[in-house]
Amino acid sequence: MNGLNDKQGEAVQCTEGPVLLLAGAGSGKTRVLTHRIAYLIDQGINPYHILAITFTNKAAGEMRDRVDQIVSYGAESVWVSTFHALCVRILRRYIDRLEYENNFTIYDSDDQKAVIKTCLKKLNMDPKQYPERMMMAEISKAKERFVSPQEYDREASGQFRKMQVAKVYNEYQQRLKQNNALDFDDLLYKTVELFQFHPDVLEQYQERFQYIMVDEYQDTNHIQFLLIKQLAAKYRNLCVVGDDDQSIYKFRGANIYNILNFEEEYPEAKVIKLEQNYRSTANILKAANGVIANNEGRKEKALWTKAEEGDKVHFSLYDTEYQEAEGVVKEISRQHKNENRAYNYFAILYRTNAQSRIFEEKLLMHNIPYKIIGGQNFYGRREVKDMICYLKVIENGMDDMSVRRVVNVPKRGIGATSIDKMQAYADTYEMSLLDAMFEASNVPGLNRAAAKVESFTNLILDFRDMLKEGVFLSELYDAVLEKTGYWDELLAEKTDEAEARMENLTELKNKIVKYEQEAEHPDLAGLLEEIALVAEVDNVEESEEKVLLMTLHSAKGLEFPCVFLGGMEDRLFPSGMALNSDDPDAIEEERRLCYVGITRAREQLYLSAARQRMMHGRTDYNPVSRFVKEIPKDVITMNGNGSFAVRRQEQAAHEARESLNRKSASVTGKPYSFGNTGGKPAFGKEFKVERLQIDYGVGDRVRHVKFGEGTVTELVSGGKDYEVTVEFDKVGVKRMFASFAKLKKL
DNA sequence: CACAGGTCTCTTTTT
DNA sequence: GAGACCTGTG
Repeated sequence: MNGLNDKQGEAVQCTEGPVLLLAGAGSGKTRVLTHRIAYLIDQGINPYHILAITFTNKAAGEMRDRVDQIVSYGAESVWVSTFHALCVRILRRYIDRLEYENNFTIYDSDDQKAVIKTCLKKLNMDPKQYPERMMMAEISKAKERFVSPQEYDREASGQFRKMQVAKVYNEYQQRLKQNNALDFDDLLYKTVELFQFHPDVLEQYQERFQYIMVDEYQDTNHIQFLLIKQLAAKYRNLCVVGDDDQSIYKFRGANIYNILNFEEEYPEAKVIKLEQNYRSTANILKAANGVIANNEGRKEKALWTKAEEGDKVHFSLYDTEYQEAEGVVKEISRQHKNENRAYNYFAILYRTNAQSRIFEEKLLMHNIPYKIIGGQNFYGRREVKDMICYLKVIENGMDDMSVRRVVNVPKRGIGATSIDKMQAYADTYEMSLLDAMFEASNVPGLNRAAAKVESFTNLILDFRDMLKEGVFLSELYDAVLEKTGYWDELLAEKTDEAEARMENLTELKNKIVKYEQEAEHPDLAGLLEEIALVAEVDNVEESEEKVLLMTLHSAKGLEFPCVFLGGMEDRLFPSGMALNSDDPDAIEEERRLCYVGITRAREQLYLSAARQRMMHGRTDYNPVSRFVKEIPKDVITMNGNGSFAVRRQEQAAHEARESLNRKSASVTGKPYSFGNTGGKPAFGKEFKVERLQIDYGVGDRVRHVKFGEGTVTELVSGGKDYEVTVEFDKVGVKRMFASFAKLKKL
């Protein structure tokens, strides 16, 4: 049916009862899942009863689009989402049953760390002895096992260190609750808890989700397993899709036994294997199979393809990481010029985010457009975080953590001493820090600071009023930037760094506007949610002609015609941690990661390594990765001294010159400036400013990607952009910015 | 109270 | 190489 192979067809039609779909890399599992959804609807199942859980928002979006394409009616009521987004949606509705407020805030790992820090302080524990990182990891692991602070304490009995962790875990959880905040793990934990203690709520969702599909099942952890188990318990129509060879999130608690033992949990399960690869050339697949064959304890499967051999896999060993990056960028440039490859034909993958910098530097020098995914998270940047915390405070006044962060940013003369006094007051009267600030004049010992505090609280009140009056979120954001003086302060600085920060703030505004355009019911909570849950990889537009750079982990689920895999050295990949570990599975997980990397490539695969590399401020000399040696000799070409292509001398001369340039460039510090390339580092900024041109006017018929067709009713020029009002046939009147709406004239 | 400059440590992957 | 923390100065 529909061009599916036998196995795929079987998987599609096997709709009742539990199904385990073992789908090798590139075997068309997304295709199967979407067709399965279509088939279910075709069989008369109400789309409202279908739930599909994916690993990333991007995967969710893609599935949504594909389902929309093949299903004529009702596709939109299929619930396609990530685990976390699903939980947020459930909790927004019912978390009051667990005595949280429904407008809870989601804490990211920075916030978590700050909370842990205060906990340690309160408990008089030495952060040197109990590092925050370790505490976070322990607490996270406990939550992944669905172990409460009390249970953890019981488990710990007698073990001093664990008992200390238990204390912190307990304190941490109380603080989160006080702040009306949930961390990432809580989203799952609290949902499972909700279902456990409120069977009526669970039943409602069991009735709703009569058909459940879970993608990337090999990367689910125990609590996700529990959640699925709860939801599927009544109808048992559960289809999980995964590949044990692609399990790469053990560090995050992923439990490979979820997939290996699926048949024990669901004895009536039907198991279907998809082993035909439709993605890669035969040589690439051979390389991948050769590597993964070195792992023990995997479900036996043999990925095969009808595709032709294709090019051999290239491997090049360079002297330094700079030469490596230069070699990679040169090859991209050569193919772009000589073979007419668009830049989005290529992806550069690596084990650690730190490796991206040198590639970025070289791409800038060659004026090649690129986009880096992840790394120093955009939302983790100081200025961006500051603005988001303002928004969080506006939304949830119980969020002390965010209040503390912004109360003196920009400087208002409210220092640590004043905050401590107000905190003490808040503790005494059992109120939030912000509420204490509203009563600043009553707080003993504040004196002159009280007036300053009042000016801060007045700002927050003003912002809340604006929100009540129904302003656009982007307008609120502008107001925050302006009224807090944040923007003016940066403006006055007139440094490159301040300018870079302002650009990031503008970028944040763009994201807010975009959210407002695309969300069905945009509101502040929804915006903050999206910021917390949507990873950068989710926003990758295939159509953008840019070289993509990302970690191997981020690349999971994606594919590219040509993949460069850098840093193929022992201690980097596999990581030093894995090599030192006494757990033999650590290396196997790295190997699976390598397998994932190789299988991202459709046509060409370039591996590279450097003899010498600066790591953590030190020059390391590491041997070529063992994984390279595991690739069958007949599918790989080895090149001992740099340069994938031919012109070696020419390149060496060039590199000598550039190494000089680099020295002068690197001392200038963060905001690189390489002449007039027009490129900017980080976050994949646009390389050209697009002139906004619109070819429609009032009265014209237009089409929007999401809202469908409609008529333009108003067009207001606002600076560089236009504000367009469109009356859509299906979704009614929407106001939007022309630059984001991308309306097509009909 | 704010800021600059020094010293220290820990290096992986992320929803 | 980056971030956290401390200390001295204005």
